[in-house]
Amino acid sequence: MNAQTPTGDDGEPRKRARGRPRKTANERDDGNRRQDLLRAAARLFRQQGFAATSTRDIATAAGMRSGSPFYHFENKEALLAAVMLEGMQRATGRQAGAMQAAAVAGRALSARDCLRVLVRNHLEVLLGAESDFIPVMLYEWRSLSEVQRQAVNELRREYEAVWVPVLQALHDRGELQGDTSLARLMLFGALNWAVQWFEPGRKKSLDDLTEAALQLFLKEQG
Amino acid sequence: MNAQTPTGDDGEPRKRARGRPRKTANERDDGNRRQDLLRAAARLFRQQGFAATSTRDIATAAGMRSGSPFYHFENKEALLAAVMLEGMQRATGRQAGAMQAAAVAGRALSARDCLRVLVRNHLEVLLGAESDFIPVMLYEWRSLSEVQRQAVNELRREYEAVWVPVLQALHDRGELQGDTSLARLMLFGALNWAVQWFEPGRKKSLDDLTEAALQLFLKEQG
DNA sequence: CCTACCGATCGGTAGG
DNA sequence: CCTACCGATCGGTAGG
Repeated sequence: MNAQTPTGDDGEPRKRARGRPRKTANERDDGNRRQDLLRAAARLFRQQGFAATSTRDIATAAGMRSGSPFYHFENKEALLAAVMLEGMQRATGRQAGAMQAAAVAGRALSARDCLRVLVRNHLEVLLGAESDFIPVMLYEWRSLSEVQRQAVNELRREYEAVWVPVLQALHDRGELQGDTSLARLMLFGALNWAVQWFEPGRKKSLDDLTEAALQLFLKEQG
Repeated sequence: MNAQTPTGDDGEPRKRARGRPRKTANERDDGNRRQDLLRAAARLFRQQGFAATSTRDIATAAGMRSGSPFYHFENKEALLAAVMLEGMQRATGRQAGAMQAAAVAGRALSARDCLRVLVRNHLEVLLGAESDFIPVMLYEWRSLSEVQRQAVNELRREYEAVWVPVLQALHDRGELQGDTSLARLMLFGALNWAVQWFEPGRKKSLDDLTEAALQLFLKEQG
């Protein structure tokens, strides 16, 4: 009954009778399935947490069988690390792009405008569409091994390093008071905490949050 | 070999030969063991997360066998809820005490001083000694059922309600700008995030953090 | 990437 | 509160 002739999409007989039909050359070998796994894992890790999510859940969400994720990732922990690294790479890329675009549009961006761009981009990465990766990184890092944690922290330092001169400039102009290092930590806290309460499309927009943060943290607004 | 005479601490023969010796009347029936379980659970839930902590871990940490926690709590989730409710009750009690003490010491506390008291108390509850309960509540609430979540949120609203008039007063005086509701969320974010980076006894004290927060969020400091 | 499977662990319970 | 236990689930693997 279920003994269909084992042929590929092109009608040629295949060597292996088991498994689902192979994709065409366009769709395979380019890591599509790996990306599907990453996306599914990010979503579930965010919703339920790392420990509460089974690799079977992830496999099902990606349309695979229970053992298949281990073809792409050595173990569950490596999948978590990959989610975080992917998230940080995207975030850093987006951040660099946003800064560059703003610098081109308006000549000689003020420190205040720089911070606005950074905050707005951070909120987008954190709360925008397709953004499960960074919340997972923020809230599940204790599930990583020490080695993987260091790799993630490397990218995180890189991401945060962009903020340092901006905050320093604001401090020099008297627009930001107190220890800039503590200010950075508290600013990130204020923003990252939005993961816990922000509801997309309800009352407050990301632009609203951006302006509120600037108004709250900076003095002498122009 | 291990057939010791089954007698209680008073030397009287006991009816049951199994289990460890009963405590004297002073030590039992007052919920000591339950408190031990709560403390152990709070510690482990904070360190490893709820899902990654087994009830066996908790039992061992409290000096019990694997089945014993279920004598005190209906299930693992009820233990989590109890940790959170205990934490919120302590926090609210401490907060009320701190506000009262400050009001008695200095007549007519300024809004700024009120906020200082609230922030300082919040940091103590969050980062001080014996403070695993509130971090667990902040970071593990998604593991609760809807009913339990509502019970916790009730206490949380009560706790946060104390802050509302203080922030409103600061806003009225121009010391706090923008939407006070967003300001409250961002302030809590800035403080709660310290759970992720604060290291007790290293560089920054809780007083340092308190002053930094006030300086960062308030305008026109006196 | 699927099938079939394993050993370990987990939350929870009956009975005392 | 302990003993002894159960069914379910989980991460992971061998072989194709």
